Amino acid sequence: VSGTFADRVYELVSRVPEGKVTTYGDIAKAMGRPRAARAVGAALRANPHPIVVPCHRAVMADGKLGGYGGGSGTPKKVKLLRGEGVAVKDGRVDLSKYRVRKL
DNA sequence: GGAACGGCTAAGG
DNA sequence: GCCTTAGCCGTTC
Repeated sequence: VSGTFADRVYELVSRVPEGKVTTYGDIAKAMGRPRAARAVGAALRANPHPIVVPCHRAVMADGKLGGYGGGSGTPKKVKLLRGEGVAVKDGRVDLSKYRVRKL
């Protein structure tokens, strides 16, 4: 309701249930832009609300956390996910177990 | 208005 | 399992 694509991303990501994660491609797909996974990343990268928008719940299509604040923040992402109940393994999570099936 | 960048994805080696 | 190449999209300078 905002207007920009990024805003929509924040909305969906903030809607992700706790203890679960989603992929960039899924978010993009959920908004009608399955090819805009990158755009989603670009949006989250500019994430003006790092707390309202649990960008740490956004992982790669393979379950890899991807990045987070540049790289040094990635470990923090793992910590956050673990704190929510998501078992992160080597910077990766079991999408088949934590990936949100539907937003 | 145009160019460059980025937290991607899929496929191949 | 990891790295490379090619394609797509939106934001930002």
